[in-house]
Amino acid sequence: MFFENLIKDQVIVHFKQVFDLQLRESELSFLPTRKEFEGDITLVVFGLAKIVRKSPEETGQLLGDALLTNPELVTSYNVVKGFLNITINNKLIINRLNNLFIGQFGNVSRKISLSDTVPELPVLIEYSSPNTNKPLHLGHVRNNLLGYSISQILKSNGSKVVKVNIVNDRGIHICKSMLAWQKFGNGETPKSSGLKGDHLVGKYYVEFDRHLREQVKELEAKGYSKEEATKHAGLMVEAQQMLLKWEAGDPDVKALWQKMNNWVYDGFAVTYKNLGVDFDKIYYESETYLLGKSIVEEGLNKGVLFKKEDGSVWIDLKAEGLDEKLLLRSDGTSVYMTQDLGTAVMRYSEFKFSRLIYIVGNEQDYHFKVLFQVLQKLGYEWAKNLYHLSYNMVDLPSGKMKSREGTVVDADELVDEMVREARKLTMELGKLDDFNSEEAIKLYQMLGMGALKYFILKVDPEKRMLFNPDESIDFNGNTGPFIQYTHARILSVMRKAATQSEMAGFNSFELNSVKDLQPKERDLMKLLIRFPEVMEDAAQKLSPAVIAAYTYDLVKAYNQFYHDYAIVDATQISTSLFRLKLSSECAKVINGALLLLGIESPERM
RNA sequence: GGACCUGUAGCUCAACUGGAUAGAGCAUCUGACUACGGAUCAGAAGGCUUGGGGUUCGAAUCCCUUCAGGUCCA
Repeated sequence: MFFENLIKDQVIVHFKQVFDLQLRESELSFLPTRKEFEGDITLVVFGLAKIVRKSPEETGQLLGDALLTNPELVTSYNVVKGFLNITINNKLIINRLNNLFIGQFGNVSRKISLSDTVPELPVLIEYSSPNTNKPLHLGHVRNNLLGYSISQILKSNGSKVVKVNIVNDRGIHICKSMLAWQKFGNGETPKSSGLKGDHLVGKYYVEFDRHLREQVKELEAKGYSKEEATKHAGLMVEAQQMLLKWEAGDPDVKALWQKMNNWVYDGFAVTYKNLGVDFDKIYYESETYLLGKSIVEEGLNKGVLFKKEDGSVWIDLKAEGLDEKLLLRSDGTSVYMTQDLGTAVMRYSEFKFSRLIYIVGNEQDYHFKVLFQVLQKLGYEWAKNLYHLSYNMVDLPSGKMKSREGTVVDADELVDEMVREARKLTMELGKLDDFNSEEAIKLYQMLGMGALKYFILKVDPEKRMLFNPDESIDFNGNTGPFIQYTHARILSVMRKAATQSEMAGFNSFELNSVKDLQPKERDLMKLLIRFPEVMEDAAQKLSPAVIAAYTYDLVKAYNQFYHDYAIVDATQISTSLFRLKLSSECAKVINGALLLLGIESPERM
């Protein structure tokens, strides 16, 4: 909180003078002052009152009076119940803002791209993690946006970030789409069908299921139970055989697998580009799935793991409040947990990361709890640096945009819909003359994506959320486009001002010359000052939502300020330099904040 | 059956991790435009924070319990 440290020291000093008692920092609790009250920062004095055995009001008064002996820091105070509201000297706020002007703000965007100069150990962020048998869906969208935004936030706070993706490119589900394509595909390719590669493969995954259901139905008619029928259906048997061939390295199967996976990767590349996300390193499960067995072996030797009669390997986590967990099947094949153990160990030896953050849905909460426990028990002390960032599902208002299957919302369709919607709305508002120019198309892209990203990121990841495309793309309210609009308007004001001759001296202008601050100016400045702390806060909590909330507050404060003060014409400009300066810094901060969310800000719209 | 997550205005979300009268937006209603980007601004209305108990100066937040939704484990 702004000036918390300065105030803290003073409170401790004065507390000793007044009450002759030594206070520890941890005994002080500060809040930003609520806007209904006068002041900048509030000290909660209930606890202190208890220590000195006086009423909260009296304690507050005594401390407040003592602080007033330091007028360079504190100009006034008031006490309400047990709350001591302190008003900071304007000069300090102005100084702080001036420092930020020349320091941090101008570099917000540049700082983000300069992470490679940081010497520390890297933070690994694993996100996206798709399967190669179907296209990305709405769930992946939340995952990707969270992963990318958190990477940006950590980078801007000076961490070296390595974005990694692990692609699930092997297993029975992959064989299913391969088999279906072989049987029913007639050699169809992305080129011949005009389908995006991942969608083409996804189509055959669905196709497999359809044919399988038919076969199962036939077998059920012959008296098989559903389970048995599924097990013995011809297609299922063939898929199993294909998997065995794949694992044995059969050249034909491998070639087909290569070909179809490449189609999918081409498709994913397009989706990732649209979402604006990228990776520093991509892992493939086909290359990592055998890792981990030796780690299990090691665990057995150490006596951390145990073997059941059938030969399967388990860990007992009952003492930790969990259950027994399977780590290796009786036939010696690995399960997900086995390979995740292997991948984690491999990554540590590769990167010596200071943290590894997994961005994975909350249906795997249990899985990660176990994974971390197992690594801990195996004696890897870096296991404490692993973190599972869990997020909940995204729902849609019923009906809309659902595919034929009724449940899956395709990421590409969603992106298209958002961009179309942005175009439609912009046209209705009639702001652009040329709706099809390259610039306009780029703008629709930015607005549609801005709407989508902001709407998803502003919600606490833990919470199940409802994504409403119409609401998200509103140009008013707490939405991406509204923030983008405000930013563009500031730039427009600046451009206009730049054409005026009085602009000379703007760049060297300092706020010190301004004596009195209007309330709205002060509000805005306080918000601007907070930005670095908000970034830190967001990095600590790994929460883009913190950035979103702050940005919206800032935009609102700016709009109120703008409405009253932002008069920029030739006659008034000499008195408006201060306001222009504030506007300009606002634009920088908003732009910086949007970058942290992975959102682009159009220069005009 | 056991474990975990969620429940806040009609709707979508906040609430700085225990602080003041629980805040925004959308929707609804009332007001404000001849120059500035009105894609705006000002205001009203809307709440027993699922229900019940506890902890204390103080609870949406912590503990117990009830109900509802969701997920995981075999």
